[in-house]
Amino acid sequence: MARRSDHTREELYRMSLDAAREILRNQGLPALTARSLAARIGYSPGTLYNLFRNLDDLVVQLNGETLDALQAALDAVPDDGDTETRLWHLARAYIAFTVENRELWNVLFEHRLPEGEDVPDWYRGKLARLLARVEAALVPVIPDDVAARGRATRVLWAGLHGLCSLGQSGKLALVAEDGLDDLARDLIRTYLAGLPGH
Amino acid sequence: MARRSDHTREELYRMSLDAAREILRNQGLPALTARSLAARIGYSPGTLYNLFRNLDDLVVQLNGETLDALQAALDAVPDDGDTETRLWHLARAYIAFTVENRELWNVLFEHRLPEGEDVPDWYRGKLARLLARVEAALVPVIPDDVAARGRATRVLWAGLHGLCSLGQSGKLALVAEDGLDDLARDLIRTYLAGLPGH
DNA sequence: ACCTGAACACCGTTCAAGT
DNA sequence: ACCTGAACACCGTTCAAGT
Repeated sequence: MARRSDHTREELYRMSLDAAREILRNQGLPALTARSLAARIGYSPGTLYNLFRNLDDLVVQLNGETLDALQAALDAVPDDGDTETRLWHLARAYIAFTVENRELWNVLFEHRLPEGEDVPDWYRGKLARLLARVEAALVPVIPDDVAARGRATRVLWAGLHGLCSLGQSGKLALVAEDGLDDLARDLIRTYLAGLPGH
Repeated sequence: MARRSDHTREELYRMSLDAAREILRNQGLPALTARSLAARIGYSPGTLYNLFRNLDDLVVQLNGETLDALQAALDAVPDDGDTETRLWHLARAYIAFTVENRELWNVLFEHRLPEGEDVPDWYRGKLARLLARVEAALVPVIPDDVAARGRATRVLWAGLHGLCSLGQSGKLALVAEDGLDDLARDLIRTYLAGLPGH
């Protein structure tokens, strides 16, 4: 058998990531196998290893695109109102993203690389850019102390992450369904109120 | 072949969970297979299915014991000092637990049951008991409003979880190694300072 | 009643063979 | 140069056969 060149390398790459996303959305992570993915794009499993180092690499690439989509969702949030309002809008957009893209978001944070491997640099860059979006909203309330602003950014980001993570997996003993929104609002409001400049 | 009755059912159950814990500690989740586990306890894979419904069930049972160990770690924290000190000691114990039992803690929160299945009731009970430990420390600062105290408990718990989760997987762009402690302290201090009763 | 081990239907990954 | 599909070394789980 042989080269078919029905598609360019770039097209195959796109088809693979798009197919992977669809499988994740509809059937979850366990259904994402080399064979199911290959079948979906109409090629053999071996072809995937021409495009990606292995399945882990494919998931890392997919996570990169998920981070881009999350960034876009946060960038679509209007930058008006006071700090609490701006942070709240960001949080609401984040929560909405995790609900609408549940599987993708889970894979984003649950996927761990094999022992030795490290998160690639471009991946870290995307994370930093997301954090920067939150940090920007904190400038008015923490204008000078860069270290303190960095801490506040990470605390709020990790707090929101923890709420969504535990909330979605049913490990937070939430009372209502929209309890997540209430808790995120509580976190933002109370934390901001506790900052040194009151 | 046949019954050996070298061990009682209860002994086999214990041996299985202990062996699973050792495999997790030393080789991580991917190494925890029915065959490796069976070999470690000196029985055949089929025997595991006499003790557990399947591997998922085994992990859930193991997670139950991990929750117990976490509870014990938190219960060992002295209950003195003001609220901030008490919460800080709890947080430090929690962080220490996640560092010393990294794999076990990861499995605790990363393991997801298949689509239809739900977290068992006894599991929810253990989670509630952990939350209660945190909530108790908050009584002095939120003595009356039970709903608000419940929110504060969950926000702090989820915040700490998020910090440890992102911190350990290198997805928080931490500056130093002990940055986690600083962030946890920041969360507790600032959040408490922002509570209505100042 | 318990335990075995072969069997089934899968995996991820590699690579000789083909065009 | 690219793609295939068989092959290898694994999985989780079941179950007839044995004591």
